[in-house]
Amino acid sequence: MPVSLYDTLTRSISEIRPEDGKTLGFYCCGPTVYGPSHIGNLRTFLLQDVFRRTVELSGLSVKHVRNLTDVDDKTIRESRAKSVPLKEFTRGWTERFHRDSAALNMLPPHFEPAATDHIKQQIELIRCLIDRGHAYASESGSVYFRVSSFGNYGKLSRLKEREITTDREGPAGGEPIDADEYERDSGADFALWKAHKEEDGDVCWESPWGPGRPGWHLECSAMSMAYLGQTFDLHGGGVDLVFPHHENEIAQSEACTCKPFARHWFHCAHLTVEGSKMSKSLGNLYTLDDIQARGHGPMAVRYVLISAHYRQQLNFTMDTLHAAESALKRLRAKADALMETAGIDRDAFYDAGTIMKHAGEDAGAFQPAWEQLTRDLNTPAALGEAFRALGDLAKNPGAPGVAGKQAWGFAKIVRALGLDLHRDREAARPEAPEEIRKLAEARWQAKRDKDFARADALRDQLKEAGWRILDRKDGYELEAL
RNA sequence: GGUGAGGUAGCCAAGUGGUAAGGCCGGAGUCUGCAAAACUCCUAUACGCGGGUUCGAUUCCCGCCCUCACCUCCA
Repeated sequence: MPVSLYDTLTRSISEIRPEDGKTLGFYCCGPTVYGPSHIGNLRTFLLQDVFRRTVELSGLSVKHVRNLTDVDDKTIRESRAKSVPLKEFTRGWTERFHRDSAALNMLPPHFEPAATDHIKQQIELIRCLIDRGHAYASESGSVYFRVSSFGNYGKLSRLKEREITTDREGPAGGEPIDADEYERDSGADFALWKAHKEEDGDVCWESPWGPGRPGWHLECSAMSMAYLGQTFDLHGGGVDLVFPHHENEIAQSEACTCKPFARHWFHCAHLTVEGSKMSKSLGNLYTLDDIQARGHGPMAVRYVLISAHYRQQLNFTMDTLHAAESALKRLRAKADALMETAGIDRDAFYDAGTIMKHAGEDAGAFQPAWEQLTRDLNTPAALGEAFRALGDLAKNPGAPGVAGKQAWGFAKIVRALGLDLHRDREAARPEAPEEIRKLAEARWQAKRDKDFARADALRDQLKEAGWRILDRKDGYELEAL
């Protein structure tokens, strides 16, 4: 079954097929590694991950490339502020990003090229653009792309419709004029190469135009083409990147190759937190660690982030996080039940290879959920259909012979959504402190002695301290509230 | 100011020209010393306002109100 997406370029939903019929070339604009990712960043990567999983389950393979922006104003500024070499600084944040990605159960991309490892390719691209008359070097040694030389400029972001001027009159009030403003032929022209400046410190590479560093947009053009070819299937990122980043990528790339750059564009809406934009001043720029510190598992975060359609602004709240925890618990229990009746063990349920063997089959009761995913990646509808199927199955399990089909159908959906239902339970459970455990032990003893008044009092005491007692047959468990 | 998205039950969130998925919350039952947890079942006369088109609109058109986002290095 073909997978479709809303293509920003054509503003319509279209089937995403690999041009070569087998492997989908998928490039994603990755993080700038100068600090921890917040949940907004992560949502984009997460939906790209769900998309990739869905395509793979549909029977195609994906070549997933996601870059690391490890040189720009921010990385340079922050690393210098900390007196740490750029490479070392960005390595630390890259590791952190990898940790967060793994915690959220994202599949690692097949290639994760860093901008600083591809300076050569970027310089070649600039040279090509200068040769073809699309770029010019300034006296200071910067190189700019001449926007007026590229007729198709603005086709992705619909510049005319959006009335963004390319002469930098911009919004009311105007933007602060850059120091290098005067050396550009037009305000719309953007930097391909930035001549070295005092504040760049030792961050600097040699080039035919003098020492400096690549411009931001350039790295994605150079690396996407290096790994996926001059024309590739799909390019994705957050909506904010439509303009100018992706527009500029198209201009640079197509001006040089005279071939179409990305065939389709996949953009993810931003999220708000408690009803407003995330910002440092509002203090609502949550990182994964922030949320874990509040006692929520990464899988609940994943659930929340895919619980709205990718083109829809998602309002992230602590309430929805609670809702996600509860929903996940139920899904886990349902999964266990399905595995049990079908005689499938947990390892198999999550094993990619095993799931792939069944992925071509009809997903049984979960077929509608699967179809929702293939239709413009409707993750919330897929979740709805999955719950509905689970409910139907509980009422009417059907013939014993079809249990396996149902279980594999569910496994396919769980795999596509990337929900590791069993992970948070074992991991990331805060350990009860010593005094809490003592109280719990005393309460258990009181209960066994049938001193229920004392047992209940202790239970209340624990509750006030933020812990809940879960009585079992032969013991109890503690759970943080 | 311009552009875009959106306003669906207490909260979150799909969707449709023929009166509306799902999750959370809430309620009941089972269980339990009682609870909690878990499981099962149930619930709500929810589609911003005003017009129009239509046999019929939440879904199409127009106007209005409100919210959010974007408007050059921010996923």
